[in-house]
Amino acid sequence: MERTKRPVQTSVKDKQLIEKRRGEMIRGSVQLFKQKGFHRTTTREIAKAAGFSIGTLYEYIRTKEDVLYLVCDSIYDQVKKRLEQIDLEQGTLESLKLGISYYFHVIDEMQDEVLVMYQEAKSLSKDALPYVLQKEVEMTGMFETLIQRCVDRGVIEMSEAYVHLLAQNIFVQGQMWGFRRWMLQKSFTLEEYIFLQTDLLLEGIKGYQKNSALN
Amino acid sequence: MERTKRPVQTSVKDKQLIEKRRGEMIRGSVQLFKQKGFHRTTTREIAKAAGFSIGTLYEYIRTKEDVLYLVCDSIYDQVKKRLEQIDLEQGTLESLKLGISYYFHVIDEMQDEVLVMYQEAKSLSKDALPYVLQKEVEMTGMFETLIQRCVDRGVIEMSEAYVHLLAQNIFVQGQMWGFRRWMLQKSFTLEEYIFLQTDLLLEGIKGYQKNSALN
Amino acid sequence: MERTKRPVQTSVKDKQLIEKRRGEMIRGSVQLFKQKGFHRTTTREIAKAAGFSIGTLYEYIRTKEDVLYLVCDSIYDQVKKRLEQIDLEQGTLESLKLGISYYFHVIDEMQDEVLVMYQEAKSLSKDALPYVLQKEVEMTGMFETLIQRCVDRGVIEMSEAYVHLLAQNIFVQGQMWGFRRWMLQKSFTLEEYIFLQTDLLLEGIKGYQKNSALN
Amino acid sequence: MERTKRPVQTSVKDKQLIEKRRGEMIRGSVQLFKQKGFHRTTTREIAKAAGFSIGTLYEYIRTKEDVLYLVCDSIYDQVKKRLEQIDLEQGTLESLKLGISYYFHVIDEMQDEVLVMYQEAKSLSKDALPYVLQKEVEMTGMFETLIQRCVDRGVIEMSEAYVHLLAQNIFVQGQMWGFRRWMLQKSFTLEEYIFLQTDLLLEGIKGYQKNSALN
DNA sequence: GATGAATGAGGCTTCATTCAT
DNA sequence: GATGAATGAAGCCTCATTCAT
Repeated sequence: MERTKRPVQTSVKDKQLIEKRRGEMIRGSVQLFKQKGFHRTTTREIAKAAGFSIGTLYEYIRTKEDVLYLVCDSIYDQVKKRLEQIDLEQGTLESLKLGISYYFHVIDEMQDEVLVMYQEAKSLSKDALPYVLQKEVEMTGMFETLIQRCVDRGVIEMSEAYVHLLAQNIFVQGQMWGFRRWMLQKSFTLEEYIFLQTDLLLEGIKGYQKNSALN
Repeated sequence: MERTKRPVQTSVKDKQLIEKRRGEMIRGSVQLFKQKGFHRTTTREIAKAAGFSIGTLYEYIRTKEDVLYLVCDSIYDQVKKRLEQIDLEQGTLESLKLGISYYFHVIDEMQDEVLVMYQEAKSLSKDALPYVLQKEVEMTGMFETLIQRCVDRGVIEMSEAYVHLLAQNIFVQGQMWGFRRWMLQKSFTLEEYIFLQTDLLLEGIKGYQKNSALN
Repeated sequence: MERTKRPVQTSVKDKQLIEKRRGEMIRGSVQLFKQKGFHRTTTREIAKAAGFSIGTLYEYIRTKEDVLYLVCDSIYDQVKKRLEQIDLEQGTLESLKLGISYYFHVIDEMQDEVLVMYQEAKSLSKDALPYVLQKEVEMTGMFETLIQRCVDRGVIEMSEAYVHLLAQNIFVQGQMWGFRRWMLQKSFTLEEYIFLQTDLLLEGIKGYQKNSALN
Repeated sequence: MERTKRPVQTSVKDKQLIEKRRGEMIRGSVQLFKQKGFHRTTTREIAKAAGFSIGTLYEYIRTKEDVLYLVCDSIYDQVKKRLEQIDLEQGTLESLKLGISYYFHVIDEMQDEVLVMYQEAKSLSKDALPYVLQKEVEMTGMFETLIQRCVDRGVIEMSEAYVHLLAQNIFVQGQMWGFRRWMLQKSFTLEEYIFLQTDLLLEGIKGYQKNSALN
């Protein structure tokens, strides 16, 4: 599952060094991409922000696009790693609520990164895109599991299609907080947003459940 | 309200000609932006796709970014114009459902355009961005009105904050259909998607309403 | 026969202008290549020597290698055009001598160009090389005809293989005068060189002829 | 005579090691230069082909051009060493024929090396070029001796100028076999080529000799 | 002596924009 | 109004060379 890494060519051999340098590179790039977007950022700026020369930059990547891939991949990884803290298996409404709340907090904390990822990922080549989309599938899969366990334990009753769609809705509503901040964050605090969205989500679930109980 | 047009400088005087040429330009550009994105599309390609020379292109715009603005603006206008078909004022659940359904259909038909708009609008300069964001505000405003009328007529009971959030949710779920098509359109037909989302939305509303009725 | 031109992409449409600009380009490039070789010459230098900007240069070619191809092709053409002055059909020893002498004079006059051609042609891509080699085939073909006519008219008697080889020898001895000038031109004047080489060549022919007459 | 070596700076002291490493370097480089030419070959590739690191490469040379010099020098040496097998002093037509034949065989066996040498030597700096040209002088000198001895012994009669030119012709006809292989080796086997060229050469000589005998 | 990571000058090419016709 | 040739700043990337380990 975690095997999905697209290799990025290096001429440096020391694995640890690669990890370190790429970390520096990614950190710098996120800041730049946030400010000016991928296309308006030059490789020279990336190198400078990373703290090394243009030559060194190219020891660790092959093309500028590799940087974008590395950045997106890294952000996905960070988000995913944090989401792995969620206890997906408990199968209670409480754990579902907690999971959603935790996810929204993560998005809030990583707002800049998430924004970059969603605005720039589409610039990835046909070659690299599948790798990051795969990560999205995995993440929405987590929400599906989270909900499905509630179904499994009889806490809620819901068809697979609804579970799938709900997971997507949760996922997108998280992102929404990040990329529509200019609109949402004027109206709501994070906690308000979480409270309201969770409420709507769960009422939707409960309503659905009641209806189907009638049949 | 409709006054929100940012003027784009021209050296041509004939208003009708301007309209015609810009139409050709926008049509061609949408295709190109869809395929390669704004940054990877050259002004030469735009001119060619529009059917005139690079020199002529620059008679109708001042910078490449003007094209992007014109494209985004035009798409927003088309979407908005179509949404204006919706009867916002009726204030029945049925009209709310119809409105949502109609919106989702519009998005589905204009998928490519919507995609372009959302992927490229962020490349607009600080100068032009407000003009298109304003359009978004207006559109979500329409959904707010649509819901609010139901509240006004007593069909549903809901605080302003919820109305605001619901409007945003509807708006984003529409877009979702377009920009997450690679995931959603594998699992659902448009009608299924509309049915399920509407159901969840309205159950959320009803659940909410019931709860607050208890207070 | 003369159809063997590899097209070089242009974004300029005016055929005459292309011809003119490419002429300027080639003239400047020959000077540069002569001095520093193709690889050590920069595109900026080429543009400057041609008398226009780097941008303009790239309106008339697609890659730096195109310049090399154009240069080689042009030189071959010039040499060939001059060789076409030779009366190939007469079939007398005198005309053979005249032809050789004329060829050596052409080489002498175009020494720099010929040098460039022979030193740099090998840098042409697999794509372009055949086009210039074809020209060589055509040129040696001319010498073959020149000799063959003498055979046809009974002036000399010689098998095809010898005719072929002789043509090659003449061709290479011409080039020799250009690319071994550091050695030859210290020992001989052009006229001396022509006289001696022609003498050796014809004696070889006569000797050959006599021998075979004995059989 | 053999003193003509241009020193190439080293930071390594051990003479034997230098010899060994340079051997590895030259062997690898010939392959690379043959395939891609000197300019398109990188120092990294050279180091890799030689079997050591880029750092080590630079312990044995000072600049990339040193490699080219070393390669050319080495090839010339090999060719010359083999030519030294020829008995120059015998002064018979038979020995002349044998010498020519032997030389052509050497060229044939070392085709790749010879090609590299002739195509890349021109990239040597003004500094290094004389050293390799000197080698050429020495080699043509060998052919001069070979012929001159025949003159000395009265086997043939010929002025110095002719001897000089003949030597050059032989030398160039050898090279011709290598660098015009695309044309010659389609028409002739090596033995045919040797036979025909020798024949033409000797008939030229005999013809010349007869003529002058008449005077 | 050997290694290979780091450097940055400099090369090739693109492309938004202008302007003479 | 339309055209398209001209411009050159600026971008991406390579690679010979150095130097700390």
